[in-house]
Amino acid sequence: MTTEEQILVAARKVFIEKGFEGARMQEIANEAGINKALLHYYFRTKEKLFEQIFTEVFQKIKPTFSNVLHPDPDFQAFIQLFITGYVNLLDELPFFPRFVIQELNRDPKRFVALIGKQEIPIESIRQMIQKEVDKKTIQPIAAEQLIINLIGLIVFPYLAQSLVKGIFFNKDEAAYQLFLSERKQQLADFVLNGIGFKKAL
Amino acid sequence: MTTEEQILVAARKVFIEKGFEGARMQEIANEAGINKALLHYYFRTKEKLFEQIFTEVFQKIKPTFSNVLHPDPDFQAFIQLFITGYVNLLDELPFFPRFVIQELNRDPKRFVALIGKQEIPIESIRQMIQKEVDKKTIQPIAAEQLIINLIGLIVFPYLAQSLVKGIFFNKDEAAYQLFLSERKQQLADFVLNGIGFKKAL
DNA sequence: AAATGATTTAACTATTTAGTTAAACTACTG
DNA sequence: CAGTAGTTTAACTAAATAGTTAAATCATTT
Repeated sequence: MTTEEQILVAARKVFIEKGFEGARMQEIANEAGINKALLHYYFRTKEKLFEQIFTEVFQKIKPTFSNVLHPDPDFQAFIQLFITGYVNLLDELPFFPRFVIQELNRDPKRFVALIGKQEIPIESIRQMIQKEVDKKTIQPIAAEQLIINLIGLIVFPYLAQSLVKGIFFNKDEAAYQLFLSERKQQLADFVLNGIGFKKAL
Repeated sequence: MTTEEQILVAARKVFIEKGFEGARMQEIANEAGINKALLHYYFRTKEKLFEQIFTEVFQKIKPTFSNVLHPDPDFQAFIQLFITGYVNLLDELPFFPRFVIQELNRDPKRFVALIGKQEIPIESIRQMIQKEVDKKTIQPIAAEQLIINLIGLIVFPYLAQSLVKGIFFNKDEAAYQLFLSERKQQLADFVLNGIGFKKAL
């Protein structure tokens, strides 16, 4: 691993744990096993380093997102793929939701401006839902509500990770992981039932 | 409103917006319409002031929480009351979820230790669920999964408030509020359907 | 009017932290 | 061997910020 990569890994870890404000350049340097001078030699400022982490993380999640939000003529498949796609991403980047909420909070305008560009194909999702409603395979629901339901259900255990782990599972990591994998299997059914999905005859 | 109250209101606002690290004593003083010297005259340190806000907020939500988590022989009523109770609380303290996640993130151990004392009556909730499963009025689900589903669904739109508002509703506050109130009406049905709830015959 | 507590002003200290600099050192490369 | 990029060391600057202090002012009460 090159020094630059070491720095990026370390920075990602620290920025995610502490947020931009709470992160210390010294701590990032320590975490990367180098000194502060070298850290500034590679990334001139904290801002620049953060910027890089930020765009890197979003580059990484972008394909999953557009993939997962892509309407599917098979509604059941859409829900299932949305959930598995998103959950698999979080297996790899479990810190992602926390990172988003933290940065969203710190500077909402900047964040929304940045993310707002990744358009959500809300209109085609609405049409997909409408088709199902017409076929009477689901009950009517606003596309926004459905998306928020999905994301909330998927993302919340990661946001509240330490709380869930601490309160429900007495800090037992294995038990928490089991909880997550059970969730992965149950969520699609929960959501499909939630909107009264019945396969067309 | 006394000066002390003005300070507390201001501090709450700033701490919630910026987190402990991001909050500035000067900003709190400005927000309260006083100067920094007087701020320190009332609350000696930033820590002490924060501590006060923190415990105040949790005193406020405590009764709702124990109320809402209290199992009910009528399962449907339990779900409905959980949701309405929690949502009504959030009407008043919409910042609460953000505050929790932020502080949880900053110092997980301290936070879990503090909150962990408010025991969740997980065993009696499990029994309540089991009774329904035996009656075949719902499908089996782990108590933890149900609680996380509920809280995730309720809380997420508040956590991602600016994102939801910005992306879905083009920053239109009224549209966002409408979205929230629609949610309030739909959530219980969504959850009850989600676990296949059917009234006993 | 005198006293007292609340508040302001403004200057100050101490500490933390981002960022800089220069000199020395290491390891590889031509 | 000389040069070069990467790295360390250590001391430094500049800025931000929590917290202090003393003197002056204002408002209320006795």
